[in-house]
Amino acid sequence: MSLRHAVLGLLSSGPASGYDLLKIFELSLANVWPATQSQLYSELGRLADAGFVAVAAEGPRGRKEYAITDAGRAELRHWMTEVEPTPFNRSDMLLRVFFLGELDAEEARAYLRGRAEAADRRHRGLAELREVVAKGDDPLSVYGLMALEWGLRFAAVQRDWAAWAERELDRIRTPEDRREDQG
Amino acid sequence: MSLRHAVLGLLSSGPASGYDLLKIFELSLANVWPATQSQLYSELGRLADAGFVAVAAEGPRGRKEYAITDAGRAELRHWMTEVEPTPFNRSDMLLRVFFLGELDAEEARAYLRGRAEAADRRHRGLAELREVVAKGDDPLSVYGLMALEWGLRFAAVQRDWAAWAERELDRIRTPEDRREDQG
DNA sequence: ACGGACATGTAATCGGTTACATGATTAC
DNA sequence: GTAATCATGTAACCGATTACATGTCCGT
Repeated sequence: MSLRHAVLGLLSSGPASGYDLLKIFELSLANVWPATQSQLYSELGRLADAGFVAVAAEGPRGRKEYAITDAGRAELRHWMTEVEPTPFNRSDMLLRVFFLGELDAEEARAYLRGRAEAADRRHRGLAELREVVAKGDDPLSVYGLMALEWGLRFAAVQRDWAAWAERELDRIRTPEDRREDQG
Repeated sequence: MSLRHAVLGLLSSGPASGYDLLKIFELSLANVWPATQSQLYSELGRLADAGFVAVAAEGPRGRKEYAITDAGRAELRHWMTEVEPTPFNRSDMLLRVFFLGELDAEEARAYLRGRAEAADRRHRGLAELREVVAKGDDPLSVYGLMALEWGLRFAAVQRDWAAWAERELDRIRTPEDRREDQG
């Protein structure tokens, strides 16, 4: 139930409409907590019902500008300081690794190589993104850079692990070993 | 929709009942793709409807032993070799980082320190687990060790990143910087 | 005889995704 | 005038979680 807190977090630095929030999600939280338009509007409705946000102003085209309330701020703080982050996530990338034995040696190798390449692409993409973002000095950019650094380190580890695993595959699945297994 | 493939993957090395699968999920896939009992049984029903698995034998207490079919094997291979793994996951740990500016310097520091400690605990837990698992030579253990290695590297990166971020916090939020910000 | 493990199933709820649906304002 | 952007909302569906519900076999 963190979309709620993502919205509260964004509203904590100033009022915004659902439409505004959607843009912010797309450009700064996309890699960390993606949200769709329909999700945002319904969440804003629920947050208003719960008293965590309130409509502060109305504009043209039915625009509703939401502002965080004291209760909302309290909820945000509570979530940030008292609630333990979820320790890990499902990974269909790793799930496939468990079943690598079902593939031919070459297919398995191709899978791991693909992971290394994807991680490398991601690493380069984030490095590029950092150059673009580095100029901003608003809080979201400053802390966004911390998150970005995490992404860079994570991508590097993924890349290096996949390369290691590919070598490991050779160790496990050489014809010699296979013969021993059967013998 | 990967629970389906997790089940197919487990059944690819031999028939099993829902109950059996549940045990395997708990002890070997728990960190990668957790599944609940109710989810497993309904997924087995759907897989049977789709022709990817079939009841191979019935035992005491209504036990139904499922076996993977050729269509199931084909689906598993397709998923492993053709379907691109999802590139990244939501992280409420990183989401909080974006809003660190809403906390006092000390609370923010405590958050990052907590992350470093949690990662360190996890690293030690996995290292211990590796000692236990290292003995098995069944495919699930062999490839499970690859996944475990990933977990170890991931935990190490998380720990080091959190320590880095804590120092970074000092850089950003020293009283000197604050004064400059306002000036 | 009885408790623990074995064994399967259903229902309610929740958060997220996709698609549908509508309309107002602004810049050219 | 008209296209792009601004702006909100609803409905159907899907996968995951939690709780409820039931019954059997085996070892002691």
